[in-house]
Amino acid sequence: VEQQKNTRRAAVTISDVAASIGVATSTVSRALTQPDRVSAPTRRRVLEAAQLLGYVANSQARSLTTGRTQTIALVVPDITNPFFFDLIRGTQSQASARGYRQVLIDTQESPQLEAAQIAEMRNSIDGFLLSATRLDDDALAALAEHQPVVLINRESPGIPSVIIDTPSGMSQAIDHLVSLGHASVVYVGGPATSWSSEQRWRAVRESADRLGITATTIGPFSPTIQAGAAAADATIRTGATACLFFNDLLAIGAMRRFAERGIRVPQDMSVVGCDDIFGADFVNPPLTTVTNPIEHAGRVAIDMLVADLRAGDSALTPGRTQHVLPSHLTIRQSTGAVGG
Amino acid sequence: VEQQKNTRRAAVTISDVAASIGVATSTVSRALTQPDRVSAPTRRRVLEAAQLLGYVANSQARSLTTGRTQTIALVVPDITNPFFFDLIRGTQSQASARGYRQVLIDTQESPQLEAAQIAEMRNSIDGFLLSATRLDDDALAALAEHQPVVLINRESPGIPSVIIDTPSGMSQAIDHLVSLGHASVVYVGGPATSWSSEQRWRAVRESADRLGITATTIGPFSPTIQAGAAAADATIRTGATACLFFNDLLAIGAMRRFAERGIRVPQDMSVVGCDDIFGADFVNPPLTTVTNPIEHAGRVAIDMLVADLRAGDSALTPGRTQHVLPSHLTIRQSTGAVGG
DNA sequence: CTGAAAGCGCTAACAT
DNA sequence: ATGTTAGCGCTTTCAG
Repeated sequence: VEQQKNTRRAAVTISDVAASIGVATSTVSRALTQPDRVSAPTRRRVLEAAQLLGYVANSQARSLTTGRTQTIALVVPDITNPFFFDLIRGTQSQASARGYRQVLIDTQESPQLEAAQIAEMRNSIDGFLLSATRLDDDALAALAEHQPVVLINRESPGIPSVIIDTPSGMSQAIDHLVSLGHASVVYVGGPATSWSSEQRWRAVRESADRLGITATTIGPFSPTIQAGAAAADATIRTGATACLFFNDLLAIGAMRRFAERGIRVPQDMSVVGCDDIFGADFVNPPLTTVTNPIEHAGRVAIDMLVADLRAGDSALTPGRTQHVLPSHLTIRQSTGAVGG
Repeated sequence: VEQQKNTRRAAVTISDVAASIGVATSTVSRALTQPDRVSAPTRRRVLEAAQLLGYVANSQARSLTTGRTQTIALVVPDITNPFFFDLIRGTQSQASARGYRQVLIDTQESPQLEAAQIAEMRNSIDGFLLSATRLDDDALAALAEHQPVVLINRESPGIPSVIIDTPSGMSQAIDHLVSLGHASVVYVGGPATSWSSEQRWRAVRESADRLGITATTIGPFSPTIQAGAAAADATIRTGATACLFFNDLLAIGAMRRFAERGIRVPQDMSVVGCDDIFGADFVNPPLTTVTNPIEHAGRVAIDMLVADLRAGDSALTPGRTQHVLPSHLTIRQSTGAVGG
């Protein structure tokens, strides 16, 4: 009767360990979390007993007293997008290296859902990583007031962020296209609410102006392969000889559509992607794209957030910092001289 | 002095809500979690007050009393592998639909790390989803004794699992190759400890035997694009006219190597992948592959686990079930008639 | 139907 | 250096 059918057996607690060696629970707690606050022999005995009994700390109980959960939330607009997998990879490994768990929140591109989910999780999460957030500055400011937040690829006053300098990669792309003789390019924009898409278009426009070529923009488009077909058709209509896409997914989808319509890449149309996601190098033709250090951005963001969390502990002002990561153009075979 | 510098303001608790309308905390608790155990008017007042004060339940505190965390762990051997992206996508969305959070555990292909991480998290997790686990049957049995577990693509006595019937897809692939005139094929194996790789090779061998063609196997290889080059070279040495790979990553890496060595796909060599991951359709040439419903497997696995968890609540015996999901061959351009 | 009170496992003052 | 004690926020008997 003491062992229930279907239930995990009762976990061993700190008081089991304490009882087994005749010390107070607080001593066990200290031996485990602040080793230099107990004597060496005691520490050894506690550790041995804990090991022997198979003690594992109950993190809920710990959180309840400390107020910290050792959990970070990564908030992404669309878990379907391979871009975010590189990010998840980076944050996951760095979080785990820093002793934090990571939970994933998929907001499905909805600002409302994003706000609601964040609110709902706010007291089980030490801090939030917001990637390509669809929240506006006011909402972000309100959130950051109560929660440690780090933004990824989004700038907002007073909130720490890690930004990939994609505009610089975009400039390189324009230089590249101009050197190939292109005089009219089109930027195919991403989601209307995307801060990044704005930035990229601005970089394209400014570089084009500087070099004296024509740049226009079309969109918004959903940042997916599926949307690439419509984007391709719209691109063709502009008469441009080269196109730069908000991201690789759009570019890949567009290239497929170009092929269907008999438009040769790069002979008839040069195509530049953005991000350099998995697959960009083996699509046909291999995609010239702006390589973004996404995984690295994830690692840096975790480190910034962790630094903030620690600063919070010691009541220091968290650095309102911004990290900018370089981006560069990777030239493959989807771009070529104008007129082939 | 009442507002600390850098700290999120104290969250509103159940007793704030209770005090605000002059009821006991237990009443608030009931109104929130067992609505039919309070009178309608009380329920309404509680809900209104909670709404007004912005009350959000503290899930740690709740877990401490209930013993449930509403969190599921998805354990994968290598978060880098796009196969697991699809899985993560499926489990994430289904878990969230079922009211569970999901945390990701990356075991980096190490059985030791896998066991250690699972042990460490066991009392903050309601149940585990183990995908392509590297644990042996004994370890799995020991784990499943204390924790609800569902296996993905792995069979082990007495443990519920969701299996993709890849062998059937493999048979289809052999049929396909034989119909194209191939008489000698090679199966390029995955990791040595992979249960799936065993199954796939067996299916290849049996189908080949049945149809009277020669099948050999080489490996093990790491299931990555990088390992594909060595796999390609080893494949060439076998003299086979067609090769089937443990997964798409190996196949994609191998195709690249074939191209480098001037071996034309499919004229000189037919290539079959497995999984149909992101990119399989736009690699050059588009990859003939065994399409596995990975995302769907993730959803099913979550549902099985959740069913188990609920059964645990009511002390029912959890069904020791196994779900088998169909797999099929998707023919693209990487396979062709022997001799081109 | 509602309130009072105990306690989940742990940490953090406060004593000693 | 260690023990005692008081909670963290919530659910859950147990009374009424």
